[in-house]
Formats: sequence, C-alpha cells, structure tokens
Amino acid sequence: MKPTIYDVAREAGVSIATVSKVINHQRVGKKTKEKVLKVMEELNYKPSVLASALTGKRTSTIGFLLPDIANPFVAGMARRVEDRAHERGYNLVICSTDSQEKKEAVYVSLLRQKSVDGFILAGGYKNVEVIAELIEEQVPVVLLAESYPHLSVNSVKVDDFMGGYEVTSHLISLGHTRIGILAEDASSSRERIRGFRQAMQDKGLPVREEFLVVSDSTEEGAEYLAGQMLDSPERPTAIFACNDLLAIRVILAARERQLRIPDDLSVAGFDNTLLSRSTDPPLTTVAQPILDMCSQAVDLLIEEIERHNKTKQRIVMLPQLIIRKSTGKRRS
Amino acid sequence: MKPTIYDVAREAGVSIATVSKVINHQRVGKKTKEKVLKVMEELNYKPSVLASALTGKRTSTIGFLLPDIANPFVAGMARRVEDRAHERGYNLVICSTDSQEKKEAVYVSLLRQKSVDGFILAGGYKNVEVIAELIEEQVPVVLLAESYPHLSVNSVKVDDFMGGYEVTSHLISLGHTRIGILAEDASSSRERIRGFRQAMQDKGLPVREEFLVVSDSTEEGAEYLAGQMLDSPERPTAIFACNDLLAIRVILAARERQLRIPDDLSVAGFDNTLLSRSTDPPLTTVAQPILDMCSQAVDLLIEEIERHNKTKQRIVMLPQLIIRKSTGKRRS
DNA sequence: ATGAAAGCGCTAACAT
DNA sequence: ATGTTAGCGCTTTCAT
Repeated sequence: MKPTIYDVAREAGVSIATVSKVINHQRVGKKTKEKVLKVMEELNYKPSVLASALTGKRTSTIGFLLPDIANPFVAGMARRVEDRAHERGYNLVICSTDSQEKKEAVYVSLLRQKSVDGFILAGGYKNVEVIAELIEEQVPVVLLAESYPHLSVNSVKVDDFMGGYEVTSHLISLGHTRIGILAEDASSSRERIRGFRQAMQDKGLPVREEFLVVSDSTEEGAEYLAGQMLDSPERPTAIFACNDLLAIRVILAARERQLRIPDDLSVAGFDNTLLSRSTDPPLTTVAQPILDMCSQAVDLLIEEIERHNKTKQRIVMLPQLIIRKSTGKRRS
Repeated sequence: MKPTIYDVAREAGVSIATVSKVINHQRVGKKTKEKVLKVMEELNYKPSVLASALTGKRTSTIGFLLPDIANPFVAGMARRVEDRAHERGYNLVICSTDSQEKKEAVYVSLLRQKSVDGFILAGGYKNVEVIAELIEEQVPVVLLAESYPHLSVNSVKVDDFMGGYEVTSHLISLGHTRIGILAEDASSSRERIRGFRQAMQDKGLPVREEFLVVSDSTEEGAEYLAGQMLDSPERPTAIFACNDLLAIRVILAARERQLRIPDDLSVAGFDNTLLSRSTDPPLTTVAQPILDMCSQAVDLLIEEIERHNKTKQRIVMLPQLIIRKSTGKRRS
C-alpha cells in the first residue's frame, strides 16, 4: 500500500499534525522537520491530493475545453497552456467539445464533480449559459481566443478585427478588388470579416456578398465552397481564408483548377500555424502571439484561483501580418 | 455552497446511506428512490468524485503522457483516445513530455498523487524505470505506439517493421536502388529502419549507411540533414522519411534545390497524417489504424482498471501503404 | 513547538 | 428496505 501521513508520523515518532505542518511549510522545530523529511524520503511518501483537496485545498487541476485537440492551431495553444500551467504547478484535463453546446455542458459538469480549480474555455466555445452559471457560482474561468462582450469574465484574445483589416488592406494594396472570403462559424471569423468589410469600405471597394462564404463543416466542405467561388464567372482574384486550414483547402481547390498561386489567385490565411510554412507556396497569414496569449490566460486564471482576484480583465493582443509567397500583384 | 449528500438526505427525509445507495444503484425502495432522485435534481446535486475516490472508488481519470501534443500525429491520437475514454466515462489529463525521462518521471509522480486510475504512455516514451515501478506497484498502464519487449505490460502499436518493409519494397519496385532514410530517435523509427534493411537485403540491394540519417531535433535540423543527403555527389533517388513531418522537410529541401518530385526524387512518409494530403504533391505514406489502436489502448487500460485483468496483451496492428503522387519511377 | 480531535463528502459494513 | 457508524488521508483549530 502507498504510505499515508500516519505511516510517516509513526516512523518519525510525531503526530500527523506535525507531519502535515512540514508538508505545508509551517513552523516546525528544525530537528523534527529534518526527521520527518527524512522519513518521507525513505517511505517515498507523497501526500494525496484527493484527501487534501477534500479539506478545502486545491486540486491544482484546470479544465481546458477546446473545440478539437486534433486541430493543429488548437493543439499548438494546448501545448502553450500546458507548459505554463505546469510551470505554475497545475495540470490540465483536456476536453474536445466540437463546439457543441451539449458537450460543453457535460464536460463542465463532469469536471466540476472532479473539483477542478477553474476552467479555460478556448476557441469556438459556444454555451453562454454555462459560462454564466460558472461566474454565478464563482468558479474561476477565462476565455481564450474567444469573448463574450456582455459577460463579466476574464478573456484573452487577439484583435481579430484588426487582423482581418490588415490582411484585406494588404490584398487591396496588391491591386485586388474582387476579394473572396472563406470563414467558419465562429466569433473570431465574424470579427475578421468585420475587419475585412471595414478595409473594403475604407478603400471605397464594394463587398460582393456572394464571395463571402461560411463553411460550417470545415475541411472537405470548405474545399467545395472554395471551388464554387473559383468556378463563378467573375471569380475573385484573391481569397482571404479565415484560418490556415481553410487556406490550404483554397490552395487545393485552386490547384485542381490549374490556377497558379499567386499569379492567378492570391491566398491569405490566418493563425500562422506550422502548416503555413510548408504549403506550396508558403502562406501569407496573420500571426497570433500564441505564447503570450496562452501564458496570460493561465496566469489570469491562476490569479483568480489563488487570490480570488475580483477585477476581471479583457486582454486584446495585436496580430501581425506575415507576408509570404501566396499573395502577389493582381495580374488579370 | 455546493450541496452535499447531507443536504440531499435532509431534504428527502432519509439517511445519507440511502442517498449513497441510490447514487450507486443499489437496492432502494421505489418510492424513496424517486424522492431522493427528485431532491437531487432540485438541488442540482452532483456527488464529489474526490470524496468517493477517497473511500477507494475510482477517479475515472487517466493520465496520458505523450511526447508533444502540438505534433499533429500525436494530437490526432489524443483526440481518438479522448473520445474513447469519454465514451467509457473517463477523462484525460494530458502531459507533454518532449520524450524527456525527467519530465516523464515528474508527471507520473504528480498524477499518481492525484490518484489517476491508470496511465497511457504514448509515442516516444523513454523512461523504462518508471514503467517498471508502475507495474511493480500494480498501477494499470498501457503503451501506445511504443513497446518494450522485455516488460510485462499491455501495449498497442502498429507493425513498424512491416511498414518500413512495405514502403521500401514499393520504392524498389519503382526502380530505386539508392534509397535514403531520414529517421528520428525513437523505437518506432528503429523498427521502420529494420524493415527497410530487410527489404533491401531481400532484393539484394546494399544499404548505404551515409544515407541513413537520424534527426534528433526534428523539424529544421531534419531539413538540413535532408539537404545534405541531396547535395551529396551520388544522391539518393528516393527518400523514405520515418514520419510525415520529416517527409515535408525532405520536400522543402528538395524544392529549395529545384528538384522535382517525384521526377527527380521520390519521397515517402509514414503516419498518413492530414498533412500528407495537402502537400504538393500529395504524399505516399503508411497509414496506421489510429482509431482502432487508440480505442484498443483505452479499452485495455480500462479493463485493467475495472477488472484487474491480469493477462497482459501485446497488440500489433497492420499498417497500410498509401500510394500517392510523391513517389514515381526512377528516371535517372 | 507539538498533539488531540473534529471534520471535509462519501462508502460500506453492520444493525435494525 | 433503511439507518448508524467507522473510516478514507488530510487540514486545522484549539490545547498543552
């Protein structure tokens, strides 16, 4: 059997209270402390987090809800969040929700039963009621790469509007006027589209609504939709895909139609995932300061967990346009 | 405050034992049961996993150690494992170890303090001592896509040897004789290399040791190594990369040198990740039955957790060669 | 500085 | 069929 605090106490000839005190770094006589430490070492004793959490202490575990861990952008964030959490002594239990409200609710409930100390809700998180309930019951939460303007909750995200604005401006500066946009059904995409519209308007360009397509099912469906755009009579000379995965689909659809990139079609993505450097040609995209965002999110959450910090923050980080080879001067 | 079993008992006018019995589906009078259920509903009562685990029950949480969740192949597995685990009522706490023995030991120790019910050790897991200790102390473990032949432990993996053999045979059948291989420092790569050697030997072809390079630092370093191979006087006409990520690096290195694929160089990968379909040209690779592997791993683990199943299994699944456009007839 | 004892929320004999 | 009660391993007053 694993040794308990009683075993240590007995071996060290002290009471369990004393052992508990050395575990929690409270005042204990130097000699006794050493003795206890030595016994703990010998017995390879590790206090049970379960038992200590039951008395009101933390579990040092964070619930991390994300749309899909298999998505490269999401996985990249997860790694950052994990590293920062680990630095601060926390572990992550990860749940892929597929952005389904049902799953979100189930996972949150499940994890609360397991007494996680708080939640990070990432990406396309949907279920607002659950967030409201969490806030109501004072459970620490932070939204990552997502935000609900009307909710009093910590959040960290990139300025999607600005990102969309910059990409579009870049495309316009290359001479493009018929610009298509391929988005997904998420708040981030909506912001990016807003940025797109604003940039178009600022330059006095009309937005062709038929070139503004939203893919729900991502991946294959997106490729089909991109294809449709490219098959239309007056096809766009540039397409802004709201994330790199979608951009790859655009590239595939273009390749299938013998369109050269960027000569016949400029393509821009968003997120600056690893993928964007290995496509052919490498992808012009928008970089999010993932590392900073994730660290901040974790820190914000832990702050709320450990100090019951009451003032909520909404942190918005600035994106950076990365120009590669997939965008070029308009040639037709 | 969250309601406890006492609150439910009081409201329902029964003892906590009775409430406990309805929670655990034991025999309880129909009427009382309904009453209790109703109160639980009203109070929105959810039993604390902490407390119940403290009395010897499970935490329904699995520790999942993997090299790096940001790696697409790994993330894909994680998703499968997560889904299957969730189906069976378990959650995952995920830890990226970077295949460092130190981190592996730390995470295992940490998670044991948190009383996870068992471990899945995936991919390039290294620290054998830790596994031995886990087995010694009867902690359920299963190795996924990894195996230590001398350890009595459950494991699920693909037949890497066979995968390597098949890729190589394919390449040879296309007329290639100077075949390079780009591997990583992991047991799976070593098996794939063995398969490679066997295939070469079976066809009476010599293995050029200088074309057998192992990249430790993956990514950029790999690209450099691939470049070196391509710059050598008698460069290989085909390269077998031990995973898709490496294959992409080979493609990039080739592109930089104006080598056309597959005309000037055939490239094959391994894993059949999403990436392999969006490279240009799409990658010939080896598919692992990820879904089956992951489900099996989870099932095996849960079997051991719930029934203390003693007979260990070593499950080896067969890989499948997927021929795409990155490999072609030798032309020089 | 150290220890005795109550209690965290739940389970599992054992009684009734 | 239901209730009483003793833990599970730990923290935390409150004494000493």
